[in-house]
Amino acid sequence: MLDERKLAVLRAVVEDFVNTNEPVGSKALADRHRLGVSPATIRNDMVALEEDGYITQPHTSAGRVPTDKGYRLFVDRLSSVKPLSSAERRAIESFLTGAVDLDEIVARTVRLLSQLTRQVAIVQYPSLTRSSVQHVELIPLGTQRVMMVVITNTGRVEQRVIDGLGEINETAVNDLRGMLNRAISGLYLGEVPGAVEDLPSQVPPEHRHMALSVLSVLLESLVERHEEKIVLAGTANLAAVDFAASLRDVLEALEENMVLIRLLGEAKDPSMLTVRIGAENFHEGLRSTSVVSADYGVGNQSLAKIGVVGPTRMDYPGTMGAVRAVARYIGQILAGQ
Amino acid sequence: MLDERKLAVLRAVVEDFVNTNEPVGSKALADRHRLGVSPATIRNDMVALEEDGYITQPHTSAGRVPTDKGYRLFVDRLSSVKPLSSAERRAIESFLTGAVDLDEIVARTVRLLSQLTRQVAIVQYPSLTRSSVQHVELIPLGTQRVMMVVITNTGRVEQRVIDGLGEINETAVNDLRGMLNRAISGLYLGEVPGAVEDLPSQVPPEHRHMALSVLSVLLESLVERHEEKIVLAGTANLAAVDFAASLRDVLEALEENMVLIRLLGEAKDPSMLTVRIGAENFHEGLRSTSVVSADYGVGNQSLAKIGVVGPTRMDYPGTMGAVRAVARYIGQILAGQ
DNA sequence: TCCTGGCACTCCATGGTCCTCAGTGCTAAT
DNA sequence: ATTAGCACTGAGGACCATGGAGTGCCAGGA
Repeated sequence: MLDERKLAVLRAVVEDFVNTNEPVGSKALADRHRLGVSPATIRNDMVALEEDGYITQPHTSAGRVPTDKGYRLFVDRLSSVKPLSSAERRAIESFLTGAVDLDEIVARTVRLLSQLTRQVAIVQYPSLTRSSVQHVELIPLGTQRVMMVVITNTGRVEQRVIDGLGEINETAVNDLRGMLNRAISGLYLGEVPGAVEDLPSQVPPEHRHMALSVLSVLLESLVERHEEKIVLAGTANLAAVDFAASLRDVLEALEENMVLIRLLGEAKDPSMLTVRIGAENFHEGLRSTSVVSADYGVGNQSLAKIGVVGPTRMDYPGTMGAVRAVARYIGQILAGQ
Repeated sequence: MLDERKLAVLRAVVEDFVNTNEPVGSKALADRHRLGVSPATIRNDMVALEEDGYITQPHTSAGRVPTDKGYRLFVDRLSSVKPLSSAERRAIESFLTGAVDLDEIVARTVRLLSQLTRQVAIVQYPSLTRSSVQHVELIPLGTQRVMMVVITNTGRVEQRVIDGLGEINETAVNDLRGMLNRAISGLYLGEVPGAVEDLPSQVPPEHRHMALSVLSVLLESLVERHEEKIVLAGTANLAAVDFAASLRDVLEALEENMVLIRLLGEAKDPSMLTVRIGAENFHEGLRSTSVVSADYGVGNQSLAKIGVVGPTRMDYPGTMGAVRAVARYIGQILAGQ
């Protein structure tokens, strides 16, 4: 049904349309690409491609435009990830070296990715649930409150002030800190609830109230409410695009953290590039955008995701190359820390 | 030169233009506002206002549009800050209560402000330089590294990993922590450098290297590199506006943290509402936007600023009311913490 | 059987013309 | 000083003609 030449035509249509943003006709194709056949033949192929739903006409007597299905086929079978130029690779290195802490790594990464792709970049902080506890610190603040600081092996630091403990006994705090660290340091956050279950019973009754308060905040902040921090950059790049849906809808969607999390979260294949095209995205406002995302992590442990949001009419090979490269570099940097 | 009636005409022009986004003519003015004179008289006044540069015509035979100078006069003399409706006030309360930490307060505030004004909201974290040290914590991480956590009275927490200390001696860390807290807790960050000057000499020589490393990181992260954290929300509201400058330029400017900081920083009058209109903004891309900003703080100590960015054609009284109200509420919440 | 040149057809985009209408400036009268 | 009246202006919308890119189809050729 879809012989080699038809696929070549589809590829040419996608490439030309991405370049020019104008419906592409049979003549233009025959001129620009060495397909070795006449426009008439191309027209016949186009009819077949249109019948199968890979391309469409905005109106009679106009050229063809790829559909979501067409882009999908292009991404799956007709293109390969484009490796970065050496200039781009140097840009990555100079951009990411010299970051002093996780916040800065993430901030720089997201800017880098948006500049490389000229689109909107999204970077997720290393997931809490896939991190392990490195240290728990309890810091008395005055005589009534305690600040809890949890440091993970991925560099994330979560802090929370705990209130309503009554008068604080410093040695009790020290004891609790010691017990907590012995119980949970080194564990994955998902294992924490089980590990602290019988901790209260080991605390002398007069301090059990404090221990319970601290534990409940710990569990709440780390496990139940495992908020995923997300940063994005490059929204200005959207202004250049003219969306089928209104720009406002896209911007609104991008401001919803939950939407972004799901957007990245729906990757099918762990540790691989994922591309979601147009209506494949669950969100109304993102029907005319595509999302390219990838896992990053240390070794083969995936920590979180990064991604790029742009118009369905995007340079998939280039974008995929940039996302993959940045994901690898960020993994290296985290490993080196 | 500018008698009462001319001012009334200017006010009416501004109000109508803000509402309709269309040049306003003498007849429409006479109809909608009870100026008590005929369109012809209004026309004469308009000529005078135009000669003085308060309004302008997009082209002959069109209505008038306020200039930056016109908006300026309107803000300074012809309008008053509009108090919030009770519904809005309730919205603020329900929005801001229940925030557990500073991050959440700031995140909620910026969303709230953007929703109230339907524009882009900017919120600055409480400035480090105007905060005081509540506690410094040193946490050994493994045997080679120490994490330093600085907690300020405004709820900001800065953390940094310190490397290259060689083998760590736990009691030495404890001693240093004690000395540090005795030396600087309670001080404003600006006073920290002076207060730690002669600290190294009090440390036993074998641990002096560690002390120096810790101090240098402390000074660098808090004082020299006093980065101002800024958050913004509501960029989607820009999509509804048609800017003279391109939307892209505006979005780009808003992604530059340094620009935002200057934008808020240029307030003339502390603890008051500041309005910068159009070309009064230093930044090219923001020539067709206005910025309404205000200080917030606890008591009469100003901690940082919040603001709103929108088209010069904005509802100044309403926006100013919202900014002022939110600034006050955030001050109360911080005071209550 | 597949490809190609030729041809009639279809619409969009472009640009010109005309007309309407909101709004102006000016003048003369109150 | 204010107003009614009036001629004038220019943007924007409706209308129409035209050019051209692109199509579908068919008949002839490899």
